[in-house]
Amino acid sequence: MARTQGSHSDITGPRVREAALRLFAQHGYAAVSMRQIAREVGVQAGALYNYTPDKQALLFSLLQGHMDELLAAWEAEPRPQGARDRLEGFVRFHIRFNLARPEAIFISYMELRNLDPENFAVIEALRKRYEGALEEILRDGQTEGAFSVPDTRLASYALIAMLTGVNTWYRAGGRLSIEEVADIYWDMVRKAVSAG
Amino acid sequence: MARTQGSHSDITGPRVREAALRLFAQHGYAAVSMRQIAREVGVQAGALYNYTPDKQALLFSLLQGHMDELLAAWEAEPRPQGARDRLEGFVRFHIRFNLARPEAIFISYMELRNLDPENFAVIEALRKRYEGALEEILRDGQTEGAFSVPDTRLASYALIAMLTGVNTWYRAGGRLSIEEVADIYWDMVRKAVSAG
DNA sequence: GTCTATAAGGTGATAGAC
DNA sequence: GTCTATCACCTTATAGAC
Repeated sequence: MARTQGSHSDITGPRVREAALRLFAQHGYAAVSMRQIAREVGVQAGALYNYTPDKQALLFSLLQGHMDELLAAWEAEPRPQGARDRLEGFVRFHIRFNLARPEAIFISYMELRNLDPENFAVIEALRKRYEGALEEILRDGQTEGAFSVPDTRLASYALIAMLTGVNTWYRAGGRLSIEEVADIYWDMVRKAVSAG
Repeated sequence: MARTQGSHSDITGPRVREAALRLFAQHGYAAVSMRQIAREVGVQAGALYNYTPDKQALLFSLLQGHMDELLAAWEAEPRPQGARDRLEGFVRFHIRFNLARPEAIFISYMELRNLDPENFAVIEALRKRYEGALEEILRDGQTEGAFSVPDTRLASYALIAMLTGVNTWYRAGGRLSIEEVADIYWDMVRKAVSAG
C-alpha cells in the first residue's frame, strides 16, 4: 500500500515499531530488511530513518521497551507476606504477561545475539534483575522453611525456562484457558520446590 | 587460510558441515553467508556447492542429522521396568546429550523458522517423536500410580523446556559437574510429578 | 574438486527535492 | 516527514577453465 506524501510523525513512529516487532518475530532480525519494514508501514525505506538512527537501534529499542514494561508490571504486582504466595504470584504473573506479548518475548530470547555488545549488556542486566526476583523468592522460602531448594540459582533457571516454555506451545482458543494453564504449572512448581 | 587447488572431497565435506554448524549457532542462519562458511573451511564459495545443493539444504541436513542421532541415542538407552526409573533415565540422558552438543541443540531451537515448510515438517515430526517418549513415560507412571500428573501433555512440555534450559546457562569448568546438575534437576522433576 | 569470474538482485544508509 | 535516486557493497548461485 504505497502512500502519498505528507507528514505523519505521530502515527508512523508507533507503526514502524509494530511492524518491526512483528517481522523480527516472524522471520528474525537478520532476515528482515528495512525495505520490508517500510513496505509493511506504507512508506519508503528512507523515511524509516526519521524514527531510528539505524536497524540495530530499532531492535535494541524494542527489547529495552519490553524489558522496562516487564519490570514495571512485576513491580506493580501485589507482594504477599509469605514466600509461597509470592512464588504463586510470580508463576501466574509470568505466564499471563508472556502470553499477552508473544512477539516481544520471542525476540527477547531469539535476537539477543544480534545485539551489539553494549546493547546486549544493557538488556542482559534487565533480564538478570527480573530473574533475580524469582531467585530471591526461592531464597526467602528456603530460609522460612517453606521450600526445599538446595540450589536457588539453578532452581530459578529451571523454573524460568519451564514457565517461558508455555509460549512455544500455547495457542489462544485451544483446549485450555490461560488460567487453567497457570493452575497446572503452579501445581508442578509448588511440588518441585517442596520438601517432597 | 586460502588454499591452492586440489581435490579433497573426503575431508572438505565434513569440514563444511562443522563450519556451518558453528557459524549458524554463533550468528544465526540468516546472518551467515556462504562466503563466510567457505572462508572458515579454506575454500572459495563456489566449491561449497559440491557438498550441498544450496544453503537451505545445508541447514536442513544439519538439523536432520542431529535429530537422527538424538533418536538413535535415546533408543539405545536401557529401558528399566518402572516409569519412575524410566523418567530418571530420560532426565539424565537429555541433560547429558544436550550438553555434549550445544551448537546442534541451539540451532535446533533457533533456526526452525528458517526451514522451508517441507523441511520444517520433517524436523517437527522427529522432534515430536522424541517428546512423545517423555509423554509416554508420564502416562505410564500415571497409570501405575507412581506419578500424579493430571495433564501429561502439558507436563511433558514443561519438563522438556526445563531440561533444555540447562544449555542456556551451563558452562564447562563451572561450579557444578554435569552429573551434579543432573542430580539437582532430577530431584525437581521427581517432586514435580509426585503426589505432593 | 576447486578455481575465477560473473549474473541478477538485494542490503543499509544518505542526499537533496518537495 | 516523506519522497526519489543513489552509493558502495554484499548476497546466492552458476559457468567454464584447470
